[in-house]
Amino acid sequence: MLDPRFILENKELVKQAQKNKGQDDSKVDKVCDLYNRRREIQAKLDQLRHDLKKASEEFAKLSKAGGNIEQLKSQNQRLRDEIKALENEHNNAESSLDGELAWLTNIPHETVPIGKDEKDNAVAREPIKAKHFDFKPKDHVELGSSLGIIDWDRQTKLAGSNFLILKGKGAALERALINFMLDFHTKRGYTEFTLPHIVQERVMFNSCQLPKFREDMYELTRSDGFLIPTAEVPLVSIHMEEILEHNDLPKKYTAYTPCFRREAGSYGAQTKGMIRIHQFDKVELVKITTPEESFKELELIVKDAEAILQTFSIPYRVIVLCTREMSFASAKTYDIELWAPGSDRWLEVSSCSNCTDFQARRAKIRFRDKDGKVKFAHMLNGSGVALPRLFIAILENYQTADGIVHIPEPLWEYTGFKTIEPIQK
RNA sequence: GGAGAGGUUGGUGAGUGGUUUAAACCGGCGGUCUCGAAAACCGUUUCUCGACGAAAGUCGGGUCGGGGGUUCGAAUCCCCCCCUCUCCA
Repeated sequence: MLDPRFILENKELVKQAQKNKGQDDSKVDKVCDLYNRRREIQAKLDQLRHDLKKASEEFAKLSKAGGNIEQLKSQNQRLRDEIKALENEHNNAESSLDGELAWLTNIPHETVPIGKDEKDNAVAREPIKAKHFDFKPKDHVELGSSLGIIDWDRQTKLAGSNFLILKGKGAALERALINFMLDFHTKRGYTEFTLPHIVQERVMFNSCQLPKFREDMYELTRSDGFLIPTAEVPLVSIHMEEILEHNDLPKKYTAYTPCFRREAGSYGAQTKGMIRIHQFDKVELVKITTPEESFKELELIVKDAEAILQTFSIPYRVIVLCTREMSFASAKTYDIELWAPGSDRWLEVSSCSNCTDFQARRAKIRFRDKDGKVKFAHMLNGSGVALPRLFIAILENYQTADGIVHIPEPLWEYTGFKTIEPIQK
């Protein structure tokens, strides 16, 4: 959520930001009108309430002194009715204002390239280059079958299309990766959480999945709530409605959760495989920090996610997303893409965003600065990292010509095995 | 699911319709004293919206779990909802 006062004072800048992020900029004028209207009503309302307050005190004195209270009473009744009518108007103006504000996207940082699609993204760096294979590397679909670790045939029986069943060493590898990453991040100063996988509507709103992306969420029908599309959602709202102390910042949180996404409208894009599925595992990183530190912390959170790929020597690159590719709440986003040689494509495994005060304003997460002033905190999130694609990268990058996949050494103590061999036919 | 008790400011906790301000204590912050500290004493300390102001600030409104209602006037009375605790199934 943007600050309406800021919008009023920077109308053109906010409009340009909406356009750059591919949003409707006509809402900016609406917000300004509603905000002005609300303030106007409030000025009147404050005055009337003040009058009634004074008159009621007068009433108490007069009544005690045994004076004639009838005239004052009816005068106060009129005042009260007027106040109630005005309160109604005020509430209407305010909820319209909030309604419109919820559809305005965050303002991109000045270092973000302005652009329409992924062609306008910028490659920031490519620290680990793809290695050369002496044979034609298989993709993960083929490897999953030949190694007997992914059950492509039975998955639709349980939940329909685009779900995943891992088995044997595949399931164990998934579990090992989760544990490895959680240990990895907690050693680097993150605090681990386990979290509800169902959250209330307000929590979805805080991290900005709502109102815009309701269609992408699994919404419960027998109770209120949504399945989380990422651990970011509950992590962002942990400190909802709290005022933190500046010397407790930054807060660095990590959590593993499954992520549930309907992926509405993306059917057919990629049916076979585990690149886009409705439920996947992810280890997430969230930071709460100050406005002064947040862009520095963004660079650090990217480094934390990158460190995972470096540990496994997986080829990857870091991308700066252009304005329209960024998520709704983000002011600046880096994507990390790893190279999958068998699939012959880059795959996004992490998206690291500085959401500045955009989510904090919705969730009312604030902090007290050195001078005792209460300010909105800055929130960051990043995947550290998403599992199916890391799983793919390990299979495809660590395969040998004889069809064996070698487990990267740092994982050995987590998997308890060093290779996955093809099943006998 | 049922019965009861609760939810007040950073914490504890008083406050059953009206004295201009929601006590008091603890904690925090600032000060006096001190070489320094402790103790003591004095002051200060919810959050928020608006007006004016460059700012510090000044003035006004709201805020006692949330939302409605009654009343000239509500932390206090009534209704709905949420949450916590105890007991029962």
